[in-house]
Amino acid sequence: MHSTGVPIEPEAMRDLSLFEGLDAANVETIARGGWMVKLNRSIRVLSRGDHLEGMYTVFEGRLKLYMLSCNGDERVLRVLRPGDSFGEAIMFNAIPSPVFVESLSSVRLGYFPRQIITAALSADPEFTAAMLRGMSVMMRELIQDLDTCCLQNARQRTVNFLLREFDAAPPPNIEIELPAPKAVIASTLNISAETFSRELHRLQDQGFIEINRRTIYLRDRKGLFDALEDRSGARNSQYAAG
Amino acid sequence: MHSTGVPIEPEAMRDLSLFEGLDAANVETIARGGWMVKLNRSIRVLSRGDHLEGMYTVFEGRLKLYMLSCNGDERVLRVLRPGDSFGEAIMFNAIPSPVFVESLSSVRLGYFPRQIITAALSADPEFTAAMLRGMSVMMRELIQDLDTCCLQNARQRTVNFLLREFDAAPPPNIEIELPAPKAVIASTLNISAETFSRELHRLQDQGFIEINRRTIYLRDRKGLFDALEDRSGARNSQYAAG
DNA sequence: TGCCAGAATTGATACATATCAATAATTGCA
DNA sequence: TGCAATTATTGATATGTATCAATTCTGGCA
Repeated sequence: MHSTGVPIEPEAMRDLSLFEGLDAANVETIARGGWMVKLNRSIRVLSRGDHLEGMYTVFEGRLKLYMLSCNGDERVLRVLRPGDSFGEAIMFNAIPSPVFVESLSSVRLGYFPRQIITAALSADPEFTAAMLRGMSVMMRELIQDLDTCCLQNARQRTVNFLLREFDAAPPPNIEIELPAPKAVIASTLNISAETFSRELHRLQDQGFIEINRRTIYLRDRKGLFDALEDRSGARNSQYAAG
Repeated sequence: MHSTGVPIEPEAMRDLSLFEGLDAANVETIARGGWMVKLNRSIRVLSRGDHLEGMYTVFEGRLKLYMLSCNGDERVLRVLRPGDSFGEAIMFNAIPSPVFVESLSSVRLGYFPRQIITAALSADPEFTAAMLRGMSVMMRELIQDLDTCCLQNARQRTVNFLLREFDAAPPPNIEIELPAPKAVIASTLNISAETFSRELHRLQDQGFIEINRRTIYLRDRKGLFDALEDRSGARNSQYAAG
């Protein structure tokens, strides 16, 4: 796949949660077994149907992980940032990739062949635990996505997205910078760019937020939160649990 | 949680892919560390917000794994059958459950405390591999669900579901028995029971399948397959990859 | 400084599918 | 055997959101 590439400095791996808690010797073994890949913007790293004999971690830059329908319609599942990894599921299960991955900026990735990973797993229960934890997090996020996608209307998705971003912002948590163009964000939320724009401006008209290009200010946290209560998205209630 | 319960016979674990390939001694250790739980129909095993100090495998019966919106609307993610397991992600990641699980029939479940699992993971790389493979499969299925949910219309979802079920059926792969009431299946596909019924009957009218209560016969595989080509579900095309 | 391409907004319209409602079929149980 | 409760079907209608189309805004660059 990437037959060439510069070696990885073990120090660079410190920040990755996957390798946290491992002793230095193990980290070094893994680092020596993998290599660094540098790519420009708009390069496709992984396509649907690809097989992968290893996994990637993101050291620097952003990528989008997305699906395409047979009509060519795109749905961005996730914007990958430094510390994230991808390809584990394909590697462990030896199945063709169900998703595409493409760089949104220039990126530096670590690539680790399967043998290196499986060797490290047998050598270090800590690593196994970290790997399982990492995959658990991804599963939880996927379920969250499914929840967003199936049980919430456009307004709730928008509000939820904003609340999460504000929570993740540096204190005092009242200003965020959108991590990508609005159309990419909209795709992540599985709504059209137009609908996203309309919802955003409706929230602004109600005085909950203020929009300035790609920056958004929180003006009324409670108001924004209460906007989730919009009851207009009821579905599938015929099979209420019981 | 389940303070009482009968022990598990190691032989019962043979059929579970999770324990396949393990040597007898390991299987026995795991079996002795867990116990069998028997439940009647309509019992909730797991609720959103629950913490779990172990994981479950299904020996017998069916359960539904589902989410609830704030309005009480239900979305079934998956019908769990013998050989499936659940709770790993919650256990490994020590997070509250994002989903509910409830029995659809009387069931027999195996419950394995976290310590037993982690001990087995350090003891046996085979087991680690099986566990990671299992979680990879789940991730792939979740992505598949997201794909179905976001990029396909009601007709395509119905056809995809049928094709998958026919593929999984015993040869000659022309007869399936729906694993749950139609409304539960519909929820899994994220369409209303009414729409599911309509699509099914439309496929019957076109001569591709034949419906007899909960049994469905395949009459024209090619016709059914071609029904996927329905171009009427285009969305979000403004951000085509490139 | 001004032009141009990409990004964002805004309004009008279309459409897939949910919802409501009524009925029919089936199953289980007394 | 028949009644009650589920489960499934079918038609009429409502609605959320996509799509189309036309501007407007913005930042980069010559």
